[in-house]
Amino acid sequence: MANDLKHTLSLPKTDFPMRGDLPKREPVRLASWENFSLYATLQAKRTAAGAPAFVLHDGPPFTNGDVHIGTALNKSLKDITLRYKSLRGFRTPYVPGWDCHGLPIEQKVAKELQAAGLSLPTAELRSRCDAFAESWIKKQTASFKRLGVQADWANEYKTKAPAFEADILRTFASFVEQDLVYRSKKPVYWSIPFETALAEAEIEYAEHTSIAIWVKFLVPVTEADKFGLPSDKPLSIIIWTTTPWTIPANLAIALNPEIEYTVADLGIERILVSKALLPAVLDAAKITGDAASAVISPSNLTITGAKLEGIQPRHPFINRPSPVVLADYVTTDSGTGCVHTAPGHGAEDYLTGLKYGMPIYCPVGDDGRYLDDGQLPADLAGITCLETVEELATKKPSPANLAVLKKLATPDAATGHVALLAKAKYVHSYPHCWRSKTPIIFRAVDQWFVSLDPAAAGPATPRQKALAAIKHVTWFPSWGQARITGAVESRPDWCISRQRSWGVPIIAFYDSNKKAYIDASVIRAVAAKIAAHPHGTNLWYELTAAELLAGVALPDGWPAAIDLTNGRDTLDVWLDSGSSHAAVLRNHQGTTQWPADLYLEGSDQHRGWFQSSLWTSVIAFGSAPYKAVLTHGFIVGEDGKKISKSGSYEKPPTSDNFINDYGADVIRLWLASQDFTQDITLSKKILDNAAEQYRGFRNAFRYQLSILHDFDPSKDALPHTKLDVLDRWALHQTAKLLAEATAAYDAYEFHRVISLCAHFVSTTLSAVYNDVCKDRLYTYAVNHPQRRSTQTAVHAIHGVLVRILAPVLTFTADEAWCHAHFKADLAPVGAHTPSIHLSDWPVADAAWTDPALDADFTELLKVRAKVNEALEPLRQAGQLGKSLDAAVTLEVTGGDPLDAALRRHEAFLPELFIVSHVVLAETPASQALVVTARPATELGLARCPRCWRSVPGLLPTGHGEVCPRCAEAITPTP
RNA sequence: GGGCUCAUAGCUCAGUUGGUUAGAGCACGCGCUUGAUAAGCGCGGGGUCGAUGGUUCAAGUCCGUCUGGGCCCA
Repeated sequence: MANDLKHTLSLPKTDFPMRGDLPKREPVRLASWENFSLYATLQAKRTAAGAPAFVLHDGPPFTNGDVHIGTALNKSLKDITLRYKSLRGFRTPYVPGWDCHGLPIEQKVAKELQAAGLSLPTAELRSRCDAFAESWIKKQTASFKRLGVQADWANEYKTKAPAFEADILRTFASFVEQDLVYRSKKPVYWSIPFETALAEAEIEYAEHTSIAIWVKFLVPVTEADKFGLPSDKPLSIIIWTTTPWTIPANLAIALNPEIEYTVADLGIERILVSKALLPAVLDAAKITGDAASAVISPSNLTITGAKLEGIQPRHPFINRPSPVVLADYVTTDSGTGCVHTAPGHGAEDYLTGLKYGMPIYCPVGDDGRYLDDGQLPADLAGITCLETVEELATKKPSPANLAVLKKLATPDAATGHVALLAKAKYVHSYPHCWRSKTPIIFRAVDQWFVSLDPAAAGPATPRQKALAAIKHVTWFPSWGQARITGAVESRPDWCISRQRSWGVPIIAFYDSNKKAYIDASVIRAVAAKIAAHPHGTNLWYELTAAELLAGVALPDGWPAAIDLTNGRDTLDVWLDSGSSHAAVLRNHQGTTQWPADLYLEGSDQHRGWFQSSLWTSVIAFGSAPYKAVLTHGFIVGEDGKKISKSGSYEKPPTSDNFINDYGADVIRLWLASQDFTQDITLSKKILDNAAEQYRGFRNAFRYQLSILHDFDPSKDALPHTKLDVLDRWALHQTAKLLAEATAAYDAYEFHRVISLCAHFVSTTLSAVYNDVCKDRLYTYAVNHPQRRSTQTAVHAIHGVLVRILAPVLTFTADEAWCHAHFKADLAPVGAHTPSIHLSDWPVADAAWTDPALDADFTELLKVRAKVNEALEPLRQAGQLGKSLDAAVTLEVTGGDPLDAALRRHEAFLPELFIVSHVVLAETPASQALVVTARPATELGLARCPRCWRSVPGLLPTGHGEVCPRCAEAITPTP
């Protein structure tokens, strides 16, 4: 009987599965999209409509490994942005890019070759790097596609493509043209056995036994007098170093301006060191006991470093001064507080050297031997700084160290003065070459620089232009502007040369005297040859200068091509990716255009790609290559700390691993629901939470689809004026959601979109609207106007909600779309709009917005909450199950807005509260609303077995006794 | 050490120009339902708003200091 009645109801029905089973089913949808060329179809549709373009220019990921979850974050945000813009009606060409050159790849390949015992010519090493990069491009492409990234994969850009390489060179040529490129020395890590520069990554730190020395730099009497220092005995400033071989290159002594220095009397001479370090220095010099306490007097002089700037002590064995300079990095942690400074042999020394206009002096050749440069003592020339593996094993110092020690320890022929105050063994961690295992040396070599503040610049220097351009860009979040401004203001001239093989060669030629020749028109001519040849820049390594320059007009003053050789330096890879706007956007690759509407990368790119792109664009084209820049934070672990590469996770944190566990839509939902301007926390709990939220959205779609199973909008929809009050309220809420979600999307606040939708689904729909509507949807006759009213609203609400979420839940929204439009999991062949991603952003009918109605509902829902509260004790006491079994009395006072709202909607109240009976009783006293509830049976009402409402009387029908409303519903209409 | 930045319930987020007992969703606990059922509904517990000083009649909100994190430099 009951079962019989159940068949007379219109219960929800759908094939849309409750569980997503995403890891399995998403790939099927992906294949379907590829089958009907979703990307191309979408672009064609927008182009045909004359849509304005929104160009997001892709920052190229590095092609040396699996897609990390952080990269997935970046690509997801790009995809969400583009899918939103596309739904909004923009044409959204998206050309994905790949950053192919660079040290990590070269190093990986070199290690493989070394393991295999191979040593290949540069051109062949480069071919292997090319193949290596290509293999990762294939793998990463598959991962990105699986993530749901929609892109013009056929038109992707690769920085290693010949045409792209040529554009990098043209960017470089524009620097040369504007006379910004100059040559200067800069210290690099240098491997003596391999005669090559090393990168940080090619350094291995190992324990090393060095010789620490304390060296006297004599202060001439005139200098001592000038600075108010005692001059009646010889006075020396004492430096400390663990690399004696760099003493010949000493050009200065650095003091901290704020540290206090003192002069100590050693009897026949005096020394000047940091006050704090004096005991340690005396200890090293083995001045102990009475002698040590005596030395402090008589001078006991204290002076800050700042006051000693400019004093000119003498180099211990070369006839030149070694002036005192100031530097903040000088500390009293070790040494003497007076730092031996050789600008050609240290990074900090180099910067100090630049600041004080010193030469970047490096009297050591490629082979690690002292040069005979006319400045060094002649007997040092030819001595090597190298410590061989054998010498390391026996802890024997290098020949250069021994030679310098000997010089320092030898008394001056005339005065008998000995420069060496003390020496000691010093064991510490020191960088070694990863291949030869020998200690590296820091050594200045010739580099190419781009001047950012050329004196001869016309109206504005590159730096001024860059700073001006920054102001015309919109930065999300806004502090991005301060950050890049700071980075641009403070960066030194751009060193663009690298002593590497896997990169774009610097088109410079050298004569037999190593004189460099560089020229913009020559670079452009060579670039043209490179662009036209399938080997690209490999030509540089395959052909001689004469072959490369055949047919190229050489500038005046150049030697004949036959007398030139190709340079071996490559360009900084930041120039590669920094030229992408020129290579891709300016060439309209994939129908893009310059400048980009948006760059979207991690916040580290303020000093990386955003900046390199800005410099190249400002120099070559006069303005920024982007109209707006959006940055996101980084993924951190559960403890809020940086996620380590090896990590404590069971699996490596790759995009694929997470997608295989959760599905792309869950991962996308997780990423979208976080405020990405900050760090994004990754933990199993958070992902599980996202999966739970996903189920919420999925179920909302499913329920909507299930109650629309017998609804054909073209036939069954009602005009807005005929809609039920509850449905109109739901549409008002939907209009509000749409407006707020749109604003959030426009501000790139995706987490707000998700939060709004989650609240809408759980609170507006599930807890109120859907619950209330069940009665009419299930029990009314199929064509009952009120049922059709609700279906009309649900249909509209679904259309809005599913499209708001489509940019994030790419797969699931499309799945819902197919079920809504084709009652199938996938679109049939030839369908008009086979994917939600080909549809348009929803529009709320102006009539949906009804503030007066909303105000009423705000009151009614407050009462509803009170009714639920009143029902709860009955339920806990076992007197009540479902709320429909209850009758409710509301005692209200006349006159207030709440009362008015209740009276206006009196007939609707039982339905809204999902109870069987509501009595509005007026109380004279002015007091808060009182709600009392009791079982409907106490009022003598009878429960209808079909709709479960309790009513005054039941009617007999062919299905037994039911309430009058149900009787009507199940009676066939004549 | 410097630049930029962050810190609100177990988790993700709201908290408008400082103004009543700091909110939501999820998770959790207790019930209900079995006509959305690996679903749905109701009720409930849970925060000294990182710490600490200050400005103010009033501070999660403004200012200083500290602690802990992130990115980039050194």
